[in-house]
Amino acid sequence: MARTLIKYLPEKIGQTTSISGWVDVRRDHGKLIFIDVRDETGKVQVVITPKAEKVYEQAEILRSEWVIQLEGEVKARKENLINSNEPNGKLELVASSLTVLSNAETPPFTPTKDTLGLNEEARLAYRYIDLRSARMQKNIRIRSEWVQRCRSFLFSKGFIEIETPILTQSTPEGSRDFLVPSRHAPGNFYALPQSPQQYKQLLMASGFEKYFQIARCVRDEDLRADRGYEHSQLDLEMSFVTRDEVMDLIEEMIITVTEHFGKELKHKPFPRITYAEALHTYGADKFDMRSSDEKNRGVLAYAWVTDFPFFEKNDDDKWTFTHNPFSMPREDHINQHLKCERIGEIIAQQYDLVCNGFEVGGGSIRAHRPEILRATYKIMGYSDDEINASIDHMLRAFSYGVPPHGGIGMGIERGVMIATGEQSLREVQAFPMTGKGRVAVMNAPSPVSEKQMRELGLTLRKEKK
RNA sequence: GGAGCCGUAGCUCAACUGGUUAGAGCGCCUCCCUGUCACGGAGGAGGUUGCGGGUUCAAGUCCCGUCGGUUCCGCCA
Repeated sequence: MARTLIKYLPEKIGQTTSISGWVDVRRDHGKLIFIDVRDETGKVQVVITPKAEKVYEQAEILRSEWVIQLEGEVKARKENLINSNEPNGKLELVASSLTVLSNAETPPFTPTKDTLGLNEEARLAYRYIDLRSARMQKNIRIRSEWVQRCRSFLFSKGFIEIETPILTQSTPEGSRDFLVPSRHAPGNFYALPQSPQQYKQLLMASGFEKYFQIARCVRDEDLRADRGYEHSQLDLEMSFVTRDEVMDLIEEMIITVTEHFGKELKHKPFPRITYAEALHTYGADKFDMRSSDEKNRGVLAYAWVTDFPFFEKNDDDKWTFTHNPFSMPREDHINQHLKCERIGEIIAQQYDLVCNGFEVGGGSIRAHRPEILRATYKIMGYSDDEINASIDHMLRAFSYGVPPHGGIGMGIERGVMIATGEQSLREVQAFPMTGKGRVAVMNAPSPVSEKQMRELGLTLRKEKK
């Protein structure tokens, strides 16, 4: 018999059908047993009486979280038996047949209740149970639809989706790399991408004028509630654009997507303020503009921050970039940039998108003229040889004809976390890590065999006695 | 790298200034129950208080170390 999704049972009243799902709750009244069955679309009450002798015997041993299949008639409930708190409260399935597809140990916690207050070690270790809970189901589904709507929007604007490599080159600047040893070149390493930055710029040189991808980005820096080793980034780049054109497009996308989800936006259009104004007004380059009432209502307050200083001094008193070495200086600062003069005053064509106190995106117009990019590295103290070793491939690519271009990367988890009102990234990730980078549902990181180490040209560290 | 908080039953928590046999609710097990929907009733099982050491007549409680979780600073183009 064909399976009916529980959500669609109201259409089947008076008919015999089949449902499959988990035992959510069992209420055993002796001669009368109620089973609430849950599938990914909803819940329904199943009634089992001794009239269906075999089913009744089977139902007596059912426990929470067993996976079962049932056949029976979908009946409208009598007026006095209606449960108005449940979407399917006006009907029930009177079982005529029951198949146990999988029995279940007593779960360490019940996904029938919200799991938010529970011990995170248990939630992460038994993530597959945690994810059964209504809130986690909702968050993961919102994330999926969020991404899908961004995709649809970008396709409608003529973008093409292109995947870039996961095994790529380590870059000395920026954050710490995750490294992957090479078997064919022992002692050499790939790096996992911190972002698709360089590849997407090469795509601009390749004639793909509007690119995007949902890119996995990896950084080996300490974790926080709003930051993990891995995150997904909605990454895009466009040729022949100005800063405002990129910002306008992203703003339209955010408004389209968030309003679909019924979210209230504090400002439309988004305020655009300079870095200097942000520091003066809020004391920070990311800030929360909402009143306490708006916070309670879950309002989203987006704003753009622009005109960041290109460089700042690091601990060694050397100049380093504040956001992105591939950015273009403001037009009126290009001359001093090329001459490496008044470096602290140079403003980058950089824009950050902030929302409710979080940075949710950042991008820039890029330096597509090789001499500007070269000057950036010169300012940071690179010798000609060091520049070539680091970014020769970019300079070379830009020497064969590249359009002016710019783009942005937007953190997907962070955006969904804010939109769902969650306090932690982990609430919108299916399989998050612990704060020290352990994979809770699997044993990672873990040792590898001596054979694997040998193949990679790596030496096992000797155990200390 | 640094700081705070936390770790007691499967889960959530309690145990006053160190003092009987470490308790409760939920869950779990057994029995009873034909209209519940967090069903109800009766009974029961379940603990090396994260781990190691120390102080003390006596440690869940105090001290030291360690492991784990979490939050923040550093860090995160």
